[in-house]
Amino acid sequence: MDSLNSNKEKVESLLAELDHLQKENQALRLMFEAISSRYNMLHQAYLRESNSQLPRGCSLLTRFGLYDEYSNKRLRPEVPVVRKESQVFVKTDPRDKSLIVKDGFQWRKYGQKVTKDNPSPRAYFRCSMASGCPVKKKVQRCVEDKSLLMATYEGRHNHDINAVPGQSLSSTGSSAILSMTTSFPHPVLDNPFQPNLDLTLSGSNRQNSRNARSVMQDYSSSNDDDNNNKRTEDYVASLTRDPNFTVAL
DNA sequence: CGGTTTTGACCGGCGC
DNA sequence: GCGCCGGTCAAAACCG
Repeated sequence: MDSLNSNKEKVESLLAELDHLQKENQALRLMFEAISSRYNMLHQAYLRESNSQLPRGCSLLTRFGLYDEYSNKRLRPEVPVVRKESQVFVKTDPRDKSLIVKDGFQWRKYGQKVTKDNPSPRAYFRCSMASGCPVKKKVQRCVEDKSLLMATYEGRHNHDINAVPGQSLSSTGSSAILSMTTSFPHPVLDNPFQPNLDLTLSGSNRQNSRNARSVMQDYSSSNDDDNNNKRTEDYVASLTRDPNFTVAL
């Protein structure tokens, strides 16, 4: 009789564990689906934005400075085929209508336009931290997800970053970074936040700012172009492996 | 009062 | 040549 009760307890214990694992599996599956879905959405948005920045009539190969696909001729050297741009996605409150992305620099807004492919207005900013700084940025809400601000940076700062204390990469309403992409050909080195990128996170994730910053500095310490894409992937992977890092997908 | 934002006008590139 | 579109200019308004 004792052995019967013992076996019954074991079975109940195993059933409880099975139930727990099933719930965990379900939660993980839902999380994976959500992440996968959001990744696809962002990837498509990125591709659209990238293609929209290309001169019409140019294939993707022309981004690498090779040939014009229609004339089949080598492009003139003075044609700036490769643009030094980087893109940053910032999570924000969709009700917040401002197009402000705090990144440690001072910006002066010089224009705003409603573009054809996105009902949300696009704001144009110039860096005002130093006279003659050529860096510009465009900020627009992501068409698929209005809670995302998409900032496109162009050019290099001709001055050091003297970030205002407390200002980090964030929007006005929220401070969680959703995703960061950088453009061909120097995904890390051309990032305008370098060398003092501060990925300060909100709330309990604040401790990751040190981690993220040190990882980025480690990854940006080399000029090896061939490894930059891998470094970016490893960087993102290192963040997602960290149990304290919350990716707001 | 000086710096910033707003917003309509303007400009240049591109397709038809 | 014309129209469309994205990017920029610049005057007026706004703000600390």
